[in-house]
Amino acid sequence: MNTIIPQKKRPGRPPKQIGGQHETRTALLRAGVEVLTEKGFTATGIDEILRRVGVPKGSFYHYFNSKEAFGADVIETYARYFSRKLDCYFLDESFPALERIANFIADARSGMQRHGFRRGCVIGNLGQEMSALPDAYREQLIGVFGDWESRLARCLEVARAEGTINQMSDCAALATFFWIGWEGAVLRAKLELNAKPLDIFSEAFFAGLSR
Amino acid sequence: MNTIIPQKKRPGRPPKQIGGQHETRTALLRAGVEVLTEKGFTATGIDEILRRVGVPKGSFYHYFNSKEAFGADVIETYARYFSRKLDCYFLDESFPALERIANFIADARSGMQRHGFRRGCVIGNLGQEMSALPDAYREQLIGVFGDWESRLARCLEVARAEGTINQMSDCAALATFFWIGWEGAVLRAKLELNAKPLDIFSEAFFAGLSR
DNA sequence: CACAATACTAGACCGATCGTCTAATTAACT
DNA sequence: AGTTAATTAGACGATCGGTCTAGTATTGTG
Repeated sequence: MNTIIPQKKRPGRPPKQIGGQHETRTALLRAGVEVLTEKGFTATGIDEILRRVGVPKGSFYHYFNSKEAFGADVIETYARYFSRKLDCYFLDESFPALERIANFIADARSGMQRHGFRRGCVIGNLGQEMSALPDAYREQLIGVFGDWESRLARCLEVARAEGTINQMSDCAALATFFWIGWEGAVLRAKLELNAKPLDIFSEAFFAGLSR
Repeated sequence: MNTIIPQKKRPGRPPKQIGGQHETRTALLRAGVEVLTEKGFTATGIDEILRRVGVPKGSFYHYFNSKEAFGADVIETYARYFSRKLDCYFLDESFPALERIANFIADARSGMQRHGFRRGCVIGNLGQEMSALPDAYREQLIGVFGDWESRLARCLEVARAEGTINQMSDCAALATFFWIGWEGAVLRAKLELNAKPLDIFSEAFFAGLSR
């Protein structure tokens, strides 16, 4: 698909660059996000990521102390990427709040479709694997969900203010519910290789809002 | 916890027993269900299961052709166990249909609690890992979800007949929605090590039914 | 009651993977 | 010019997962 820069790197200290430093490190993290999105942490070997980026092991352990440290960085990278995406949708004032959410869902849906439903969500994947993962990841993952939750909750509060959802709604609880169900839907879509689970869940979610 | 019979087995053909044949095989499958419920397929090594049961590797490959074949059997074992459990609740005529569902949820909830929220659902775990798993599992897992879905749908139809849910409800769709969200809730409960995700989801699900 | 067939255990073996470590290479700094 | 910093190169050992061959005890048969 995209990816893969099998370009051999010369050894030795690289010339000082003004802008893009740490290209290799960035490339490793990017590849890490892609692979962990697809296969999770345990099933992924360092070598696979290395091969993808065209980098030998020496470089990897120059930039990261261990696979565990690498994983933590991948989580952070993904979380940053994702919360930017959420803001991009949830704060877009050119749409009413509920449509912003629908737009996010549509984007995520088409993203999964574009990758043949092989890629899911790094956070969901690692959450599922948690019992076989470094325990330090737990708080990190919980934190990411918390972040997503509060961003969505704020958007739902806007919807409540706009009067498009029930005035009595507990936006925080609704947001929690959304991400719980969404992860389930992503998992199921990956399993069945189609978008129906996403559609069924989001339809039910929106139906619940107007109640 | 429970488990572990480190009792050394003597080699050679065992004396003919009348009742419990294939004890070892059964023990391996039982251990497999336990471990896969907790850690999934990829993160689990054969050795771990072997150690748990107190059986050497040779025995394993006597009973199963490969880890893949073993996994398929574990899925089947778990599916059988689970659909019996579902029937036990969903067909219990001493309760109205909606309460039967609530009873199932309560049981699953307390089961997770009893195991410190370390154990989730074999089918959900393997579904998440699917991209790193033998492709043959896909249809098997989809089939299991289909089975659960139809059992729940039937129960919801009883509820509709009883008038406790909206007459216009699409019971099949509701059942699909339930299992999507339920798996998400289990995953989240495992991550956060508490029952809140289960409660939030089930509350929202029941709220949606009366709409 | 010999002796083959059967049922199962024992653990050696190979390959893969993880993480480390030394050497090599090149640019920057002084 | 010489030293230090940054990075690549990839061999290496330890560990572990999965497979397979050999061995041992019991059953069944003529």
